[in-house]
Amino acid sequence: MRETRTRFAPSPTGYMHIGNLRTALYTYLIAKHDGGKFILRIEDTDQKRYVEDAVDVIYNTLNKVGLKHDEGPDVGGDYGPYVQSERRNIYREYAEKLVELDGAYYCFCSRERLDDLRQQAEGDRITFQYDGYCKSLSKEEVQEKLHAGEPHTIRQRIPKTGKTTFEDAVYGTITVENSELDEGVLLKTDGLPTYNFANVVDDNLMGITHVIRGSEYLSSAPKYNLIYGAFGWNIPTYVHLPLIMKEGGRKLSKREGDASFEDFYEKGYLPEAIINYIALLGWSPGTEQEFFTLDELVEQFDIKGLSKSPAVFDVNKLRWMNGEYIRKMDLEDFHESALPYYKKYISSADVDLSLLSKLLHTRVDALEDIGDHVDFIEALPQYDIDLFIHKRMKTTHGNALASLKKAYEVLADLEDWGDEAVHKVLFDTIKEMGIKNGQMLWPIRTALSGKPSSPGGGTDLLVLLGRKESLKRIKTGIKKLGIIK
RNA sequence: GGCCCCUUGGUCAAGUGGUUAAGACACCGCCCUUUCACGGCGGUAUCAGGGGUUCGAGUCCCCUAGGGGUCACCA
Repeated sequence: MRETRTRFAPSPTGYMHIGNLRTALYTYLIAKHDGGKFILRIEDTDQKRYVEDAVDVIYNTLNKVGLKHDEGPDVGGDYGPYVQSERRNIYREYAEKLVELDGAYYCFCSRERLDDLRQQAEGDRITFQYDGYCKSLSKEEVQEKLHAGEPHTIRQRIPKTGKTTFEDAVYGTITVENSELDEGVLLKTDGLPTYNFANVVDDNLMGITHVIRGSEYLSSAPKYNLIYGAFGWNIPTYVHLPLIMKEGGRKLSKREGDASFEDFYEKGYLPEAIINYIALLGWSPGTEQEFFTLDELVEQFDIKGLSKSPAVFDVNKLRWMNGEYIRKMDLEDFHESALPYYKKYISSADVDLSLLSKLLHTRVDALEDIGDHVDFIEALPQYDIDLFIHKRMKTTHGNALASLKKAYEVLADLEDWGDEAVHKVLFDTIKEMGIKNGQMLWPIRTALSGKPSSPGGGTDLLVLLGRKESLKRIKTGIKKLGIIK
């Protein structure tokens, strides 16, 4: 039995969105589950769409998520080159061979003629298909034009009658009428192949056993089969993947600014969480397990678990899962990850960042959330005194003021500002005053944060902000409340 | 519009002729509580519709409807 070889073949046209990444993931998993090889091939046959740094984005992304390729432009391999623009001679050679095999023919039609044809078809409200004009050219005529250096393409020759059938591992048997198939361009005027041709030639030459790609290729797959057939090549196992849709119900696209891996990464989503989440978008292990490491996915992935219907990308669930990953981190690791965000939002305030991390650890789903949680630290926000009123805490303007005054009094004298000492003096005072915990702590929390919610209660914030800042803010609260008295 | 594919709750989904139709996110409620979050417990909510086949259908067949994909010298 042949070794399983799969390939991820992106075109370097910009960022990698979630759909591409998932295709890469499944492609990797299928190879690795079988102990096979995962190959990276760059499909840059369209110079017009080429984006300078896009190849690096691909390397970086795969690297970050841990999808290590066995062969590729940067790591080499026995089937190179792995960049299609470096293989142009190969395609020409095979395209000409296909002409000889009667699977293709030269076409000298101008763009103008094709545009006219297309317009006419549109006017007649029928699907455009090339009319086969150049098929009637004799061998001599073709030779003559070639010698004269006329610009030309090579088109696939497709029988007008009959049907073509192919097997897909996910979608089963699919059959189409040959008459539905357009005789598309295989080799462009610039000498480079179109995707339709390049993928077939390369997949064959590179010994690819499983062709994994989005289901948008489902309807053109029969054409590829015809090419394999004309060459007499082995047809690979096709694995077409259901598309990932955005909430409105359209497929994810970079154009419309949809979810790219980079975006999420920059917002503080963990690569492992992203991988875990997208692994489950269109695939189910059939068990109730929902948290997977990459290795576990490799172990458990099975084509049988792939779904046929499109899946909607739910940011909400990604957020939750990312939060779960964050909560599972060691506190020290979380602290390390959070540090850059602290730097961004807290520059002058002198606070214990380790303590802050402890408070934030269960409150953050994506690292970018940190910003909203710490915005009160550097400067007390403006707030309305009605914030002191909390029904369940049983607080009013009046008792909040009393609590704050008393708190100020006892705290001002406190030597030790440690967590335990602060806690003790406050709770002793609460006991002494005979009030509910919340009646003391809610006003403090509110005065210190100026926000309806904060990453910690009264004592937490006191310790976090330190004696000087805390007392200052309590005083501010007293002043605010004093006015209405 | 032609062709291809798809259709279990708002979302991800299990299910392969006989189940009280799992589980997760979200949502709601309760508990915990020093706000929020975390955590714990519970709840609302799904087989697109119509015909068959069958003792029996979410599961098989047909039709309808809806959705998606594709119709480039882009991939």
